[in-house]
Amino acid sequence: MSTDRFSVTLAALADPTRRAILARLVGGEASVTELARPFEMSLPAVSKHLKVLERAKLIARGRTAQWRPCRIAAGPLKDVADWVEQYRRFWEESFDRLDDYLRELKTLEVKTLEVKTREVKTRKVKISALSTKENKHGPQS
Amino acid sequence: MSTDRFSVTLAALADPTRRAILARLVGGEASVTELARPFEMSLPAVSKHLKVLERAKLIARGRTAQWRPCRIAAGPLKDVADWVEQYRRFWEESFDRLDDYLRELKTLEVKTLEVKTREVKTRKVKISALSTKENKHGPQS
DNA sequence: TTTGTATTTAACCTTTAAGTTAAATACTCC
DNA sequence: GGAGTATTTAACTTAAAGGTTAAATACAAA
Repeated sequence: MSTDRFSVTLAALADPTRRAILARLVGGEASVTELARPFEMSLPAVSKHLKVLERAKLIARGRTAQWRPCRIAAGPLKDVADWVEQYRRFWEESFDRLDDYLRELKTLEVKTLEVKTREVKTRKVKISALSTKENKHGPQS
Repeated sequence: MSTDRFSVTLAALADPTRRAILARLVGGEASVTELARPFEMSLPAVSKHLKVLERAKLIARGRTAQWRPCRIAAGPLKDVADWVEQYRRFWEESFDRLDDYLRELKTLEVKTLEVKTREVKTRKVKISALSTKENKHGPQS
């Protein structure tokens, strides 16, 4: 596995057990035993998964008596969001020659629209920031 | 490595060579030899990386004489964007104890607000869909 | 200080990732 | 069909991921 920060982040996420653990932590702190319960694997195996997440700084850990509670620490997920965002146009548009041309045109339109929508977009941001618990479907997969 | 679709996607991305190849393909189709040029590794090594990307459906390949041109096929990147989006609030808020308390309060407020803001939220979605090209910086890393 | 509970570490196994070099394939063109 | 170019496959190596069980560690409480 590559050792650069971003590769470490993605490699940590490239495992369904670890993603399930992150999803569980959305509901709040949990102990190793609690986190392990849904899985069929041994406790040491889960402990290793937690170490991978911890090294990727996707979780942080506390200490209370013999418990080492985990909580989500999603900083690196922002890197993922920022990185993938750069490719948005590749999944939002089809990519043959005609579309290349249409894409150029659209770009101009959007730049014009941006000015008009600034006010609405600002309001959007505030609402997003408030509605932190509105998510019906919690993170999954 | 896990074999579920999403894990395969993330594992393919968890390598700087493969991300560099994707970034290169933003500039358009390229042959294996062209893609290999920037790297110090052998051609078969690059060929293997391409196979990983292909299996993850992050690239598609053509055939012209002895060339097997690659082009980006970013469909799975949308899955990444959608998945990570679920965690946005975790990097947009700080997460110490006080915030835990404030978040609880906000949750109540938001539930009330949701009714009133339904109209505005719908409009928000439309605007997001329009502003796909507002991205200044091209892909990197 | 012993006991009980939570968690990690050690030692090991099996599979796979990622690279190598050398040989095979797939084409084009003469 | 032989030569030249692009790419893949084969065979091999090394290192690491992800799991196991058994033992060690850390702490609370009796």
